[in-house]
Amino acid sequence: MNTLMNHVETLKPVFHPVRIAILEELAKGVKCVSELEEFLAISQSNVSQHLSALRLAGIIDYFIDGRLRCYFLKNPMIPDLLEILKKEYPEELPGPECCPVTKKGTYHGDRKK
Amino acid sequence: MNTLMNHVETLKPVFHPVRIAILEELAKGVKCVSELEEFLAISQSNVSQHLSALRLAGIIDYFIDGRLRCYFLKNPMIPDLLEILKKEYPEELPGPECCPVTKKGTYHGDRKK
DNA sequence: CAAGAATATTCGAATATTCTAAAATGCGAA
DNA sequence: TTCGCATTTTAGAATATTCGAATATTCTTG
Repeated sequence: MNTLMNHVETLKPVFHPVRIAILEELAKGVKCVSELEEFLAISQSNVSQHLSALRLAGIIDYFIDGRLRCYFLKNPMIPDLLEILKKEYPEELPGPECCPVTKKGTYHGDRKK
Repeated sequence: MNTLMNHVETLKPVFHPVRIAILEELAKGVKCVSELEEFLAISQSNVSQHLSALRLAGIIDYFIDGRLRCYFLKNPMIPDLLEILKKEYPEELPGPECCPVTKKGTYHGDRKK
């Protein structure tokens, strides 16, 4: 049940610009390889390699339709992840209470002085 | 304002077990390096290297308190990301309408037959 | 100032990732 | 069958990441 670190392993290969672009497309619906190739501006073999990596991680899957390979999203974290990536965030989180940022004091931990 | 790919670049270095563990700790509050070192079971220099990488990416920052470096979360995506990583998800997203999974038909795209 | 604590930096080896080019596979049509 | 399309696989070079070991830095206290 160490689900957190499993999720980390799973998502690690998705943090690549091309792979994110692929996932964004697939979030809109099923796409076959040559459609993705058109959309992305990279070689077909490279597209295939990225798809393969994503599939190995269980992020996507495909079904075969004639000579087409139709890829679709499989991992349920992906839509949530894409949402975060597209969201607007403030520059920074508010600083901690006890720090120069807020001028409110010094560290409260238990290290030696 | 292609904020999406910037976010991808930013988050790329966080997908490492040790770094996630660090971020989980920092999500609870400010921590200094030796506290993190205790918690994680790795060398001080390695902790420091991970902290440095996270800081370079703008994920965390620190303030100095005597000889302690007190690290804290800075990037506002992190809490949302940790939430996803800790969430329970169903095994798979529902398959697409037009595929063997749902037995509902074949690909609707416009590739050659 | 010297010593020690807390932390950072540098270097190098091991490993992993990514891309290009080339060759291989599988399917459908003629 | 044979051909051509859609896609994958393989191989290898270029690059990036990660980690341990050694060393350096910075601050505090005596």
